[in-house]
Amino acid sequence: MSRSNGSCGNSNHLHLIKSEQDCKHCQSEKLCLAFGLGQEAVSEFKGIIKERGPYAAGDTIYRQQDQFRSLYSIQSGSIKTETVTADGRQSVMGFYLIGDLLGIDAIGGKTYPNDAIAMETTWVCEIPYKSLLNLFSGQPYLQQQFINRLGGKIHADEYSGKVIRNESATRRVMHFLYQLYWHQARDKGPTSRLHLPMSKQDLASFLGLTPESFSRTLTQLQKQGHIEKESHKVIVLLKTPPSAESGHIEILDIK
Amino acid sequence: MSRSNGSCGNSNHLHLIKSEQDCKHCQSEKLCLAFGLGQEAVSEFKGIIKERGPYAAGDTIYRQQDQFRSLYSIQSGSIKTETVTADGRQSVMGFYLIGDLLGIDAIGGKTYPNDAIAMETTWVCEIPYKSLLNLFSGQPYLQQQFINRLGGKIHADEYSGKVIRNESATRRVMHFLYQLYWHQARDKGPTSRLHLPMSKQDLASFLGLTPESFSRTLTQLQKQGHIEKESHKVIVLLKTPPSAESGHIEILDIK
DNA sequence: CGACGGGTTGACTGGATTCAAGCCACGTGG
DNA sequence: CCACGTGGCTTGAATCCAGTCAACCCGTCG
Repeated sequence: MSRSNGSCGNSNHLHLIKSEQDCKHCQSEKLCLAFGLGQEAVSEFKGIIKERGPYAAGDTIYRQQDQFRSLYSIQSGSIKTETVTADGRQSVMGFYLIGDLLGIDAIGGKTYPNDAIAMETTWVCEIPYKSLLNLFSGQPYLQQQFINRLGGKIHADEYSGKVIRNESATRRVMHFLYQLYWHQARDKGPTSRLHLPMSKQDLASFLGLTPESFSRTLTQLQKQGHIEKESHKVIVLLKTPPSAESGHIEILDIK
Repeated sequence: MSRSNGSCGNSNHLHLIKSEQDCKHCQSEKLCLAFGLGQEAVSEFKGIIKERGPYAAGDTIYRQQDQFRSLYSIQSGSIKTETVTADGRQSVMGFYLIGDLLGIDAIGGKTYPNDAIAMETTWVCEIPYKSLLNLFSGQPYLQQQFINRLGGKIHADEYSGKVIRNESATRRVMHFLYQLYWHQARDKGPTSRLHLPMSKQDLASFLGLTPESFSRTLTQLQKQGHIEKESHKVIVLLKTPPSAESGHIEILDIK
């Protein structure tokens, strides 16, 4: 299947860059699990993590059925997870952007439930899961931050399930774009120019659409004046996005 | 809105049955968070929980926007969570059966993201969240069990999202029935007679279908010889369900 | 150059929705 | 007791949105 193996794409992914972690590729300090910890706690945390990269587009971070040992925090770049459907097609399960925590769907199991594949040049921060658990006894705040992440993910997944179940293709797409807008605004400030790191067919798959339907939907949204397809990977929002209170986005003006 | 207020359905739900918890309504010891803990740890755990019930069908356990303070483990009965869609309809977010942990989608937030409503006579075990967190420092095993639950839920949500996105109505329905089969087999042993605690319209909503489509799908499955509608609330599986390795169910013979 | 894959567009099909009517079990009140 | 109303569920006919199949465009790469 597909190409792989950039600088870091081998399956046992043991390519360690530096022994002392300076998080130099990290563009997401504020989104780090360790953010807000005391000096001592942070260095303890840094003691267990390993910076890994660069992964090139198409490289795998882990594969389905690999032993679950680590979580991965995304320092820069972006990653998709995907798995195979009953009829043998690939289905994109999720996109992970800067600051997101990858691999938490493996918690409680022995192996990862899907493949994780870089969508562009990507640096991650590997967090060995057992070591992380060991830190919790001495660091209740870190523990709580972590559990909050899990809760947030559960909430987000349920919510996106709701969107998929109830909304039309157009609204699903706009919903995704708005989410991307707010995510992007969080670390780079608000811009109406949205950079799409993923291919359109991956995005279609994630939204439960065929590539054809997705393409049509985009052109339709453009005709209606909601977006503009600036380039292959860039979409411009032409109207101010609705605010995202508690992650929920209300779309009113689109059918 | 709908009726409410059975014996325990008032919004502040402070109806405490006993001060010393004997878990006497619990049909799910093996599924309890505290299962496998030592004697001392269990009694510490029992010290923070409160048994609540009985809730009658239609009673609310908590409402959207209520302050998040507790999780609820289901001792007996069943609960649905639901919320309102963009166009003002109710959408069922999830079903919670014996042993399931309710309210975890509120973790990390201030309020519950949806309403929780009993679907039949139901007893729950209220677990004050902060107290639970406090136990973790002294009980790493309990902590781990809890975190494993969260991970399992994330995994399950992602997986059911995959089913909703990729599968036809028929397969979605069969998928749900098989899941119910395995869930039921877990505590009551395997039976092909499935008891549906929820109304068909709730089930339809949960599966992303209209009540009409859902009804048609059932009759279609019956004609094809996969199921039999025994009664209002009971469906019989006519073929041996596929096994559920790691929660994933492979449906092969249905279009 | 030609092959290839990602993406777009068109014509057609089909599965699920919509709108409408009817059925059935249940509770209520005369 | 029955008449009646109600809500959950089912069935039918028409509609529509997204899927399917096919052709085509275009940039990339061998």
